[in-house]
Amino acid sequence: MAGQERDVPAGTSARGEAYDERRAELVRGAVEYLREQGLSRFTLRPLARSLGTSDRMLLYYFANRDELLVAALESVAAELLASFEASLPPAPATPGAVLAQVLASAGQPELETNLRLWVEVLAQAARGDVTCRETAARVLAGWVGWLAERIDVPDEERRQVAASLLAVIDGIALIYLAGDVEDAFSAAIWLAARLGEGRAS
Amino acid sequence: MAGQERDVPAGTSARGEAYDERRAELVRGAVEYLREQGLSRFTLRPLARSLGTSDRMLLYYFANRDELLVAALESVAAELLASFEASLPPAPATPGAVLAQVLASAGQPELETNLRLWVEVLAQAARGDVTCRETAARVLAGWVGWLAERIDVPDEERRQVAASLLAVIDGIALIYLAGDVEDAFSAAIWLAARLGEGRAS
DNA sequence: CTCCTCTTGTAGCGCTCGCTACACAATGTA
DNA sequence: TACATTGTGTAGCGAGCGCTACAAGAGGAG
Repeated sequence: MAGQERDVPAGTSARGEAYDERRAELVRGAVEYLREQGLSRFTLRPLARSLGTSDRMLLYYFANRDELLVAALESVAAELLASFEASLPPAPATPGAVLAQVLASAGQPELETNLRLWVEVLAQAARGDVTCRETAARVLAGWVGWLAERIDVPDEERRQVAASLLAVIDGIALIYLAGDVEDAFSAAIWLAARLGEGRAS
Repeated sequence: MAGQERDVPAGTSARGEAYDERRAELVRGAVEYLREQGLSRFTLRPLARSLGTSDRMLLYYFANRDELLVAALESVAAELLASFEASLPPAPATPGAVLAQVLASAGQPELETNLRLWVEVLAQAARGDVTCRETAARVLAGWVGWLAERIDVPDEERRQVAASLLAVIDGIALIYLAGDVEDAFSAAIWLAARLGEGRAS
């Protein structure tokens, strides 16, 4: 069966450095493809073609389509978390100010692409897809956690207000992507103002 | 080519009453299937099997899969609009009160199923799918219009506040479906309270 | 030089997809 | 009775899907 296993540095597989690098490179390409084409078009042959390789090779580096998809989604999740955190204000602020700060980072070219994919992941998560549910849960929890740290409200309200902010942000994003862009902007402005006034309760 | 056309009552096709009835019945079945299985599993053969017929017959009553899907989505859109309107308060109220009223109608067994499908439609709309974009635009516009009529705010703010409310509702729904249910509820409570206080600007 | 492992191409399997061709029974209608 | 329309089953096409079997080149190790 398996040849004798060599000692390998932690964090790498037992198949050598070049292998791991190639694998990571394929994941990066898969992420890009996933963002451009969406979840429903994430199929091996077109993906491989766009990466300059073959489905055969994808299945050489990944046990099956799902393993590749999971790796790509993990990477997307990390990226979503990072870009979200980067858009948060450095110091605690009112909910409205935090919202304004997050929305101010809109307009980045990559943001819309990421958001589209994110909505698709949420939709599949809502349908019960295990991979998407896990990704969604992890990212949403991370966002709520970060928001909770940055808002200037009493401790006992932190999570509640953070969840509210996240709902508002997601809702605006949804309307921006699928509905009237003007509505999304005006809602963002009104909500930021409304949530910035004074203190709750 | 075609045999001579008979006079037909307005609103029916040129193929007889039984034909129209059967067609409508199939659409109803397709809607149910669509809600249960989702957009991505809306394929002819399994759908036909669940309806006790064959793909051949579906394509007899509908020119192609898309025509059936469009008919089903139209029906779903009408239903979403109707159930949403039913959940609105009869007389104008503060944004928070309207939100509370809408959210109070949660818990209906059909609502969650409808919402799941709705998110899927929004995701595909965000991806550029024409059918879904049209459905989404129509439903979102209808919702904003109704909300605008029911909120007790100055006229010049109506649309802005209505769009904001819709964003909040959609965001809460999203977190409810794909994330932490507790978060969704607590966000709903906080936002309803927050948007109910006093008047904006 | 001879193996042996890693990498890659070719071909194809079994399946599902939307859709179509064709035959045929049933049901009016002339 | 003869014919036309309407509804339905059977079979299959071409394409795409995930995935696999198999052979063979490349390159290092003995």
